[in-house]
Amino acid sequence: METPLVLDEKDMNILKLLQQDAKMTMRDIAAQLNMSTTPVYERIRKMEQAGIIKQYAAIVDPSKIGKGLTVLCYITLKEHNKKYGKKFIQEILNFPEITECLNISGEFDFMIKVQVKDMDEYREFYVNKLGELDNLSHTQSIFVISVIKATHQVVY
Amino acid sequence: METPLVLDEKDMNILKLLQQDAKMTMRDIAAQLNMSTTPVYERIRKMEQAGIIKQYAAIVDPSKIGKGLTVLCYITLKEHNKKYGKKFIQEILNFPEITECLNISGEFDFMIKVQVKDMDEYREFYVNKLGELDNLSHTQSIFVISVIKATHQVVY
DNA sequence: CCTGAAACTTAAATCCG
DNA sequence: CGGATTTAAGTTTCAGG
Repeated sequence: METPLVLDEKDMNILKLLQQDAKMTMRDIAAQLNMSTTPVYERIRKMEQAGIIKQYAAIVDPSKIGKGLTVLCYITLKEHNKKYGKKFIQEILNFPEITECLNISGEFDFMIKVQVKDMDEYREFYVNKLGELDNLSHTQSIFVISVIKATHQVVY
Repeated sequence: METPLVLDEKDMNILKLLQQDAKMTMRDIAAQLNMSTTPVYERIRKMEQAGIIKQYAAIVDPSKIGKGLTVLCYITLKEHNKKYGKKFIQEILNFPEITECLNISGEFDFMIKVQVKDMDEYREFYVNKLGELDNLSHTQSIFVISVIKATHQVVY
C-alpha cells in the first residue's frame, strides 16, 4: 500500500519556499525556517520520493517566446465509450500546443488550453489539427484577454 | 527599450530540458546538446535576465497534499469600470486557493481555477469567500472530473 | 527527531586558446 | 565556442543529545 504521508507545518513551509524558488539551497531554507540542514534534507527527500514534489521546472514566460495567445477550447465528443475516449486522449497528449486538458462536468466533456503565437496559429491548430480528430461533436473557443493570476502554489 | 531577444534552436533546446528538469546541471545540458558548458551558461543567464525563464519552481502534486478537487468558476461582474475591476482583481490575488484567473471573451468575464480539498471546502470558499465580493453578477462552477494533461512546457 | 560540524562531492564561474 | 582549471558551494553523512 501507498504511504499516506501526512505533512506537518515544517514540510509545508519547505514546500512554500521551493514552490517559489526551486533553486534555494538547503542551507538557505534551513536558515529561513530556523532549522538545521539535516531535517530539511530529509524532509525534501521524503517528499520527492512520495511524489509530493513531482517535478522541478523552469517556468517560461509564453509571451516572451512568441506564444502569447491562450485559448480555452471546450470540446464534446460524439462517442463516449472507453475506446474512443482513449484515442482522443492519446491525440491530445501528442499536441504540444495543448498545455492542459481537463475532463469536466457540464455541457462539454473537455476543456483544453491551447498556447499559440496568434490567431493565425490558432486557426491553423483548430482547422488542421483539432479538426482532424474524428470523434468531435462540437467545440467552443474562448479567448484569453489577459492573465490576471497564474501560480503553481498549491501549498500556502 | 526592451531587448527583443530572438531565441535560436540552441536556446530552445536548453529551455526544453530545463522545463522538464530545472535541476539539470549545465554540464548535463551541454553533454546532451553536444555543446560545451560556456555557451550553455551564457544562454541560460541571458534568458533569466530577459525574463524568459521567469521562475524555477518545485511542482507539488495537489492530490497528494489534500487539494485534490479542482473547480473552474466562471464569473461575470456587475460593474465593468476600471475601479471595480481593480478591486475584484486585488481580492482574487489574495485568495490562495485561486491558482489561476483569466480575463476571457464570451459570456463570462473571468475564469478562476480553484484548488481545494473536497466539496465541503469548495462550498466554504464559494459561500464565504467568493460570495463576500460585492461586485459579482453571476457565476457558474464547473467541476474537474480528471486531469488528462497538465504541463508547463511552452517550448517544444 | 534535531543540532552542529565535518567530509565529500559537485557545480558554477573564469580564463585562455 | 571549446576545454580545462579553480574556487566556491551545496549536499550528505555522522556522532551526539
